[in-house]
Amino acid sequence: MTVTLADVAARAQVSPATVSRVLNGNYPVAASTRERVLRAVDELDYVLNGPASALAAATSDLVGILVNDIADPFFGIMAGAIQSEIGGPGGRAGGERLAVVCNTGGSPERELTYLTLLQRQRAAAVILTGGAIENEAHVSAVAAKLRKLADAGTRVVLCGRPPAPADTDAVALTFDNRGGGRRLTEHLIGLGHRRLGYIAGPEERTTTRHRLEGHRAALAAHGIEDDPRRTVHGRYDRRSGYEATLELLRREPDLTAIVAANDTVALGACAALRDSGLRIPGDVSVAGFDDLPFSIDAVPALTTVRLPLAEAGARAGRIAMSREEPPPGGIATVGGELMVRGSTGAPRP
Amino acid sequence: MTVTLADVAARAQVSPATVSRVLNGNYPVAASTRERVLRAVDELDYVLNGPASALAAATSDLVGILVNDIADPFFGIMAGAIQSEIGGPGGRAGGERLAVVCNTGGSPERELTYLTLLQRQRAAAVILTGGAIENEAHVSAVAAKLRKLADAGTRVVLCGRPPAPADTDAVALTFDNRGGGRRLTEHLIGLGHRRLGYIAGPEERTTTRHRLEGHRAALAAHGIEDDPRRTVHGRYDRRSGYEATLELLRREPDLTAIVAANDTVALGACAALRDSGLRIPGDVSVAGFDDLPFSIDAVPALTTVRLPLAEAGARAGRIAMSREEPPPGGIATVGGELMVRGSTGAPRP
DNA sequence: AGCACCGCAGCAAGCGCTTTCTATCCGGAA
DNA sequence: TTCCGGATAGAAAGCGCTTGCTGCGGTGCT
Repeated sequence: MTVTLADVAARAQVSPATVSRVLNGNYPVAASTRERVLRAVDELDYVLNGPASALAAATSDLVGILVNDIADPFFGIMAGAIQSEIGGPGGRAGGERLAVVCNTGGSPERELTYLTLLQRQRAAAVILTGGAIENEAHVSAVAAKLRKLADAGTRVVLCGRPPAPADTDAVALTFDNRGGGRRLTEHLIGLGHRRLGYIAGPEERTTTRHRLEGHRAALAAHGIEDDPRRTVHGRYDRRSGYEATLELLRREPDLTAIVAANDTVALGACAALRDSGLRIPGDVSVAGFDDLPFSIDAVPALTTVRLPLAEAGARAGRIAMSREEPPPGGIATVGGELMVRGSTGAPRP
Repeated sequence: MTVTLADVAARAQVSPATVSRVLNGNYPVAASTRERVLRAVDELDYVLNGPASALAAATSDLVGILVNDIADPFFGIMAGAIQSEIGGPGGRAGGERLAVVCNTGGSPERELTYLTLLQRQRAAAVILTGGAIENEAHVSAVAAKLRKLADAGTRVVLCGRPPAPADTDAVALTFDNRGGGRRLTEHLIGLGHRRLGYIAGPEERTTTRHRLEGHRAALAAHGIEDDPRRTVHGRYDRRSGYEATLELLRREPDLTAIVAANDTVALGACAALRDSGLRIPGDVSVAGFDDLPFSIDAVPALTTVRLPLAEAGARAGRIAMSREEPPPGGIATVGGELMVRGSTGAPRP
């Protein structure tokens, strides 16, 4: 029914071994033979059996990419960049790699499940993107998995994630969330703000914690008391930003600035502010994080911290494919750039 | 080195066959035996070898999802919904399916390449999302591939795509782009607009053509001449919307409304209008398409056509997993809902 | 008491490919 | 002319798993 290597071999009048070698191009085959084989492949419309090949060669050409939310451009941009780098040449049979994008939805269980599934597929590489969950049991479970993957020859790269334990052999490209958060808040303080609300992401996530720490560091550095009532936790989505803003306003109506965990949350905050009859930045300044494409289209355009998502993703992809040297020590920090735009201004006097 | 089925069998004192059956749960195994095997699996930390299993069983648990642009929430939302449906129960070994999200970038070649790669992996199902490319050679090449996939037992579902030739056996969930486009433009006409600009997507794509046809049908139905100078083609991104708007304004400064190919393009159009000193909708009304999450946060909020992306994706996923009956005839049309918001209003008199 | 059967476990034959090792053919060196 | 080595091609042994078929006790029936 389906065409196999043997069929091609028969038609080209060579042995299956030769066909395999032509297809993998890693063994000398006479040009004339090669051509004959290629013609047979073409005529028969032969497609290699991936699983069989993976089994025999003990490697596959799948690359796993774990993301927290595939509908979020933050991850989409990274995933796209990674994928564009892993497809290229540099491997077996045409060098085609298949990216497996796994949507964990932020759930620790699913993260682990996907890691197992990838291990089961004998993935060539695995790239974990976005913040990690901070839960001792889970962190060590993930570390154990990563170690196992590495043992099985799977290259592991973290993109936008804090480093894993060194013995996992995982390369980490970390975003400087702390530094970005700090610069952002300092920008606001420089503008004269003293009463700033902060809408944080979900607790137990490194990204959330680091950005918040940066914010607090800025406050502390300028002698501003950090009233815990000015911080609200929520999800990384618009709705959450909307509700958190209302809550913040209820608690402290005379806030002059709101810093959001990310751009999406900031957008929700803007909506809540507008619905409350407040002007941006006239009454309240708003700042986001990430600089997703839509942020510049907000009205007013969002002041935020630009993270080089695509660049980081591309680099992670290259490292995963061994087409670029890992950074020394296996860890590199990727900085963010403060983008000052219309949504922040001096507070009303 | 790595643990195999045989190791588990040895430890549980049963034959490999029994272990396999316990793991696949499709053959009667005595409870006590099952338990013993499961314990061994656990103690040995055994992970099934996917490729080997796929080879022997002639099926894999990979599901391919083709998208045009993974960084675009339009696709991200569908992909996420699909993935949440295919992970569930209903299959072998824990029912875990691995979603392979492939980013074609809108390139015909890559689309074909990915289809081949998926065929090579013997994917359990393949779901193609978004509009198709309208190029005779490519369409028939894709149809041929789909046919081959179907022959190999891969279920094929199109989500948000026009139906493929009937002999491909592909189930299609099509968006009513034409109807949505028509209603959107009729809304504008109803408001009193007579000079409407249209920013279309890339040529040779079904989505582009259908939306444009709907627009034109509305114009025709109301006796409005369709001046070709009022239509500009571009990509489905913000930048393109920005530039196209400037071009439209140059050609015809007194347009009173601009209909964009999608929300992202509409956002770019809004930015261009603002930069040109025009008010929305005071001077020019703007409408989008899709109703992506950020559209409601635009200022003013975008009038658009809401496409039930998540619902359609979920349904496609279920159909692909045979957990839902395909629609009669294998084709279903999914309608869009007109969302009238602040970006459209009556034209200045 | 004898027989058919059922429930459960094992045997063994692959699934389609890769790869080591071996065989062959050839040109040129001796 | 004989012999040796390089360049190619083939034979065959798996890779780790699934599954059709066989085998073996024990239950229920007559």
